[in-house]
Amino acid sequence: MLSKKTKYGLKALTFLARRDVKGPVQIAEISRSENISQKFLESILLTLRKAGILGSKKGKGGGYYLIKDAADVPMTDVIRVLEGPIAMLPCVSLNFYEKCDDCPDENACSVNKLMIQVRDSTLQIFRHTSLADLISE
Amino acid sequence: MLSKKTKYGLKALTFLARRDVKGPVQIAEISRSENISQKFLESILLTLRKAGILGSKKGKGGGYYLIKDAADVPMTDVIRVLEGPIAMLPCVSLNFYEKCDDCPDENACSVNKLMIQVRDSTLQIFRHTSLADLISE
DNA sequence: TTTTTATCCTATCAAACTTGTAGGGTAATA
DNA sequence: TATTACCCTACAAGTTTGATAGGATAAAAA
Repeated sequence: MLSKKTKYGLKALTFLARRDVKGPVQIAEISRSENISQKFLESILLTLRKAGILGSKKGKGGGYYLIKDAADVPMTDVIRVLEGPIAMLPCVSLNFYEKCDDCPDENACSVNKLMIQVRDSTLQIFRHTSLADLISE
Repeated sequence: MLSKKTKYGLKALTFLARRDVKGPVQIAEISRSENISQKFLESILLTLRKAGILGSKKGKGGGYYLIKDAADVPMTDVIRVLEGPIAMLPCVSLNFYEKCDDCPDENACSVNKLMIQVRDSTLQIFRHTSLADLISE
């Protein structure tokens, strides 16, 4: 299940991407428009800024803004930053690999093979979907 | 992330499916072979039995056994019983649908559309993979 | 009939994670 | 210098997860 953190993050990003004017947008405005708890959203946007997806400006007239063109923000990046691994098992994750305690031989594990398939088909979608695709749909 | 419950359940099912002799197998044996806590596995197998995927026999010589041919046990069934929804969002789930609190209009939600794609591609795999496919791989 | 075996079932529990809140610190602008 | 709005840490309630305890029940064997 996708966490609310990720869902809210995606909604905030699409909100920013949809704006024609490219100035900074305050947390309060996004929070109001998208029905997201302001304080929770604050921490999410902070995470996205630290990941290099958003930029921010302090003080009056400040806020958050997209640092790149929406077409250059693939879903893989956003999901990995907010949700973590895309794979359904640590032993199948490309970016967050971890060995399973219970598996003596990963290559002999049938669950492993199944989850590699799922990972690949999900990756296929996330790699070919950018923030720009999200708003144009 | 796939829960250990689901992972253990799948490993137990493949263990049963791989056996040539079709008699009941005791929890203790599966637990030993697959490195799964016996008591935890007990509750998992019980769930699978109640879902009509496994049968059981009490007393000496008892245990669990597959109730159908492994080829007739699709991953969709197993995953839904053990893990719950296959979709990453409740508002996108076919079997466990729920409306999102924060979305006024589901059809206008870009996250919704993205997750429908992911759901469909994952479903595609689970629908076309049976327990028999799992052991033959 | 009694004992043994192995599933059945409920309750419980610690640890981890999620969602959200509180409160002050910091930098930019007016 | 005051105000604004992001920055950052800590924390807390609620839920989920993974696992354990302990006995009830049914079947087979002694």
